[in-house]
Amino acid sequence: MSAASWTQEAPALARLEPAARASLDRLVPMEVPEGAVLFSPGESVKGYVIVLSGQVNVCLTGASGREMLLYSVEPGQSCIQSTLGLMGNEPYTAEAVTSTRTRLVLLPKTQFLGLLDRSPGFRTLVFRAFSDRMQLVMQLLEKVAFQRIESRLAGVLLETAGPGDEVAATHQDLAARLGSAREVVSRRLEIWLRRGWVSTTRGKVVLLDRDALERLAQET
Amino acid sequence: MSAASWTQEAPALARLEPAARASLDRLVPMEVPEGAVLFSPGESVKGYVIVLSGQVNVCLTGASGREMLLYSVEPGQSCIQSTLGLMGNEPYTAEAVTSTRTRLVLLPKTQFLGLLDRSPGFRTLVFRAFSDRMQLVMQLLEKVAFQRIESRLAGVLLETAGPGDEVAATHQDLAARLGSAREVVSRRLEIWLRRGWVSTTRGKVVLLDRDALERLAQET
DNA sequence: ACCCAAATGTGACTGCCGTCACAGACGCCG
DNA sequence: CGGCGTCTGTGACGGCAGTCACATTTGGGT
Repeated sequence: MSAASWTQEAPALARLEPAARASLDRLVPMEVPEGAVLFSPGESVKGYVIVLSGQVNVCLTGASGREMLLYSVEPGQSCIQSTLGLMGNEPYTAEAVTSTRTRLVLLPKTQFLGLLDRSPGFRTLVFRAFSDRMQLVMQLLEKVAFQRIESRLAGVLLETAGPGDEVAATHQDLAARLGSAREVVSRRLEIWLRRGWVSTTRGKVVLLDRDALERLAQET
Repeated sequence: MSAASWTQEAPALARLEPAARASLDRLVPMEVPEGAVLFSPGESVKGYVIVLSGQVNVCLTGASGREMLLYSVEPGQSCIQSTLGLMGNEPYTAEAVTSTRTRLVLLPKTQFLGLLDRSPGFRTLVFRAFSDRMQLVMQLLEKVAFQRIESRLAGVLLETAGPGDEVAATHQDLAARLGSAREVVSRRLEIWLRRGWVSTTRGKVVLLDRDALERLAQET
């Protein structure tokens, strides 16, 4: 709400040097609706994205239109994808779409680079974000390369489960997350349903036996 | 050879600020034999690795011992993997092995962080290396998720081909690069052999029809 | 209460890929 | 020139996963 100092909203940013925070606070957060495309493959870079509230999904699109989630940017995090264009020179491979109404800050290239130069705190922030994403992406790669869909689905359910062990997602959503097809997810869930590991209703999956799913997810 | 100033050997480093170069030059490059394991999954971090000559392969190992190459670190490049541990705190997922006798510099954590703080040039360097790797890994992920082994094999052959369009690698090597099995590679090559796209001898593949392979590699 | 779009259930099928199991073939090294 | 380890050719097979084509259900909207 208060446009005065949005950096206070993000815990990670609140600990920055005053000068850096002041610099950031001069920017005005923007609201984007659900489903907004922040960038798509091959596009040029607008700036460094910091998410204040909402969620941004970064995903790859493959042949036949199948999609796969690379990672989500949660409030307080930044979208590393944008950095690639700012540092290296190559365009994006991925696409970023807001999954809900989202409030975010777009940090222009020059200011971004300036802060990197002058603010050790900002530097650490960006670096850490970068490392974490890299780590995540590599773990994902490992799973995609060596795990069965079954295991990965179990993992996704466990990760996504909110309070009450509920996952609010359609089979299609889950499939998109895995880079797989809807039917595959449906069938798997059906099997687990019969085993009493989950229960399903339209647009929702409830985890009944976390242990069983965890065992599956661990599976080599 | 001259231990005096190894930073001159690496073009990227030669352009650093004198102070940063001096700091780096105090380190002594080390020689490691072929097959040396620089780090393995779960290990703690020794430092930031800069390769002067030779080659380091960073790869994932999956169930049943199948391996997949993440990327190779060539002379003048640095191993980002090490940064993950320096910035974030999580241990490695991957394993790094020298594929030939390799000369490299191991930059201790404190010095690494110090340089990051004080040398804009070094910062840029690290950042760029980071971005590039990230980009590469994501492209790899896309391929692994959406491309057929066939296409990826074609791609690997084209990338790896040296002068004379020759690839010096056994089928096993190629399979390890793809995270696949030897027989799969053998069969694919055999088909291409019959089509006159490649010719093969023990430990070597010669590309006869780059266009055909490129078409395959492009294939969604 | 009704309607319709979206979500889900299911059968049938295809094909790639990984695995096991050998049989040759090659080439280096004594 | 012999032998042995490494590399390569091949057959057989199993199974997961992706695709197509529908039928069916569901729940929100009016």
